[in-house]
Amino acid sequence: MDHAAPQSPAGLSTTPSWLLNQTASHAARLLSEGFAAHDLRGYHYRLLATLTEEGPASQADLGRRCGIDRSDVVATINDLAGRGLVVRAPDPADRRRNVISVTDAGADEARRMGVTVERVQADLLAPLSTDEREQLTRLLTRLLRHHSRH
Amino acid sequence: MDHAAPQSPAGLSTTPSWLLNQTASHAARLLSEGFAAHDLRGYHYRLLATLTEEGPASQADLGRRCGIDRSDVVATINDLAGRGLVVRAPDPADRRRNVISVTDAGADEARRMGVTVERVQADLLAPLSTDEREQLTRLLTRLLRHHSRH
DNA sequence: ACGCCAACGTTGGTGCAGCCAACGTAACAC
DNA sequence: GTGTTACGTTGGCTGCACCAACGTTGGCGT
Repeated sequence: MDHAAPQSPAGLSTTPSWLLNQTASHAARLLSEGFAAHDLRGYHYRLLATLTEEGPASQADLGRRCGIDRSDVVATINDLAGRGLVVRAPDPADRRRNVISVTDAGADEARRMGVTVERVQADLLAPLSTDEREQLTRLLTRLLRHHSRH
Repeated sequence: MDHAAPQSPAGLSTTPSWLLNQTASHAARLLSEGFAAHDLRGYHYRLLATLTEEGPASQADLGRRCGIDRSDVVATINDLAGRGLVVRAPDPADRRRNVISVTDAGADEARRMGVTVERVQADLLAPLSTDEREQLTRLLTRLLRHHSRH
């Protein structure tokens, strides 16, 4: 018995930033639900995925690569380390740094979360053809790259 | 493929939900900065814009149309009313409802914020041609419409 | 060798957005 | 009349993004 909720007023619904915000919000919700099954959140996945892809790194490096603030990296790594998914070790070559490495359990979890993410992507992009998905990816990538050089 | 870009790991940077999240985040930041000049936030704009576009409405209706929770509508309308941008009046036809209307000052502010939003859109979409902007809008709209019927 | 500055990890705090539970009141269905 | 739904409101919680400050450490210029 849902009201035929006429979502989003005409003026807003044609605004790209509105569309971006809404779709991203939707994607984030789907991802969040998927991550909940792993009892983890977005930050955890970003760090874990980056570590498994690119190998051990310092916290500052991780933050830079994932777009996560250094202070938030600390808390998230604390959490991941507490679950035994990563290991924090001092860098012998630079005593300011910690070297973060994934454990075997962490690699497993990353793989499992990767599956979840794949499923969410498929769900999210269901109404789009392969060509259209590439179009979307290309357009968003160009926007990001343009704005990433502050 | 593995063109190791300094930003965002390869596996993530090809993930549509990641791209959506990052671009939306960027757009939100730009909008937030723009709104700051008006000493207002996103919720204020959504409600104000919806009201000026579609006329007076109840709070619950506004919330449904803007995708804002009822409780958040309360606080935002409180704020807007406190600034004299909207008026909250009891609905004589249904005493559960409040009818929210924009004042002249509110309409002015909405117009000014609209200009700000336009500027942000232009900034955001700068690297895209007119055709590409339409493509993006079309793709996002289809995604949203597909997922809006829950 | 020294001093200065930059980078690192860490603590603590801010703000916005989204969401949910609960309450009292009012409208509506039966 | 009774029960159910909708409304406005209060209060709270989570996630994401961001900032300021501090002590420690490394690197650099002189």
